[in-house]
Amino acid sequence: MDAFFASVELLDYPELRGQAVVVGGRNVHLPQVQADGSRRFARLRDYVGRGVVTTSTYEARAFGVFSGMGLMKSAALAPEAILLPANFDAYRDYSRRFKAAVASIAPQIEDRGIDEIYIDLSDFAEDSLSLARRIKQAVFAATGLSCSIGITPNKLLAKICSDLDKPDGITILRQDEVASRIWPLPAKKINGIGPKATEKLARLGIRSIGELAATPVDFLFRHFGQSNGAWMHRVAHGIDERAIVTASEPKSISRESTFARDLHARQDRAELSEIFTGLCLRVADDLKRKGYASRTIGIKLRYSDFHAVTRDITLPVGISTGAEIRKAAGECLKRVPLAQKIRLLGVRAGGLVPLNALLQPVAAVQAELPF
DNA sequence: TCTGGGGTCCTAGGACCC
DNA sequence: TCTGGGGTCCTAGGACCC
Repeated sequence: MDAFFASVELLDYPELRGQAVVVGGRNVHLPQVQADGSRRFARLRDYVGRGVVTTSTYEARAFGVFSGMGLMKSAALAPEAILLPANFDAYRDYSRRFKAAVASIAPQIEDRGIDEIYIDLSDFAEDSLSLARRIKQAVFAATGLSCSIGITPNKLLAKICSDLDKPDGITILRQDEVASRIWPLPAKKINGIGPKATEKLARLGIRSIGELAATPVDFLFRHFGQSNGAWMHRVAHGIDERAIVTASEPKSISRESTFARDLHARQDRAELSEIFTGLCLRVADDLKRKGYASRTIGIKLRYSDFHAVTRDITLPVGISTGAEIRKAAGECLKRVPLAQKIRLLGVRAGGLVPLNALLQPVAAVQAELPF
């Protein structure tokens, strides 16, 4: 989906179309309706706090304002940009709508988060361009939103191509076009090559995907390890055999919070304790709602210098109540240094055990056994 | 003007077992 | 006396993605 959160907001505020708009922040107030019926919006320059950009419109991106950037920094680049608070319930609703619209045409869908999917179109005889147009029309009819599509032989190339003609684009690529159309792109366009790998590649004199493809695989082994080096070599040649994964179970559920100001374990004990318990209760609530117990409870702290540590503990049996989680997380907390001030606290439940599996009748379990 | 929140996957060392 | 080769589980950290 194109600039998904911002585009959903523009459905409510059509007068902002064409403007630099940013979604994000905390305690950002909703637009105020004036006496004349017009709406007064918050501006980026008025923001104070630790929030980041969640999504920016293409007009805001032209100022250099992108997802993940601190709002204070963004304000220096685009002080007049409109700032809207995030409304995740609405985004989840539109997410369900666009996915249902696609599923009505092609049901083999892999969920890649709130605004992205892979679709297996292998069995469609229809030509790619008309298929892409049909999917885009279905998405627009269901949401009023535009998306960008890449149709290619595999997921790796589809991900790259979906980004080549944003917004509202269609890119179709055959395997024999990898050299001409993919090799000129920077290596970081590959899903899985992030900031660290990009930096390391650059130090080795490798910037484009083509340069990566031309690098002897032995050289990649030496610098990135056997597994990672082999993977880099394959993806640079446009090779990706991964199937579409249409169903999956969650591996972990977590909640975390960055404080408005850094807190100290002693001076701010009561406040921290309340936040900590609150996080445990939210995790418990999430577990209950989704129907899981957890065998591994973990915590995360981020100190004022931004350095983060984690601790976890594995229990003999799965737990799910707030009190149990609070107790296990409390044990983890004892093993962490608390001299420095803290800016973030998180609680995580891993080792998830589906509760419906526990409630499964014995006969049903036996039916799955080979004998 | 310092950097959100929710995830997944990988690595690596140590404990422990056969 | 100086020592194997598998394997799994647990823990911590880090890269990366949406």
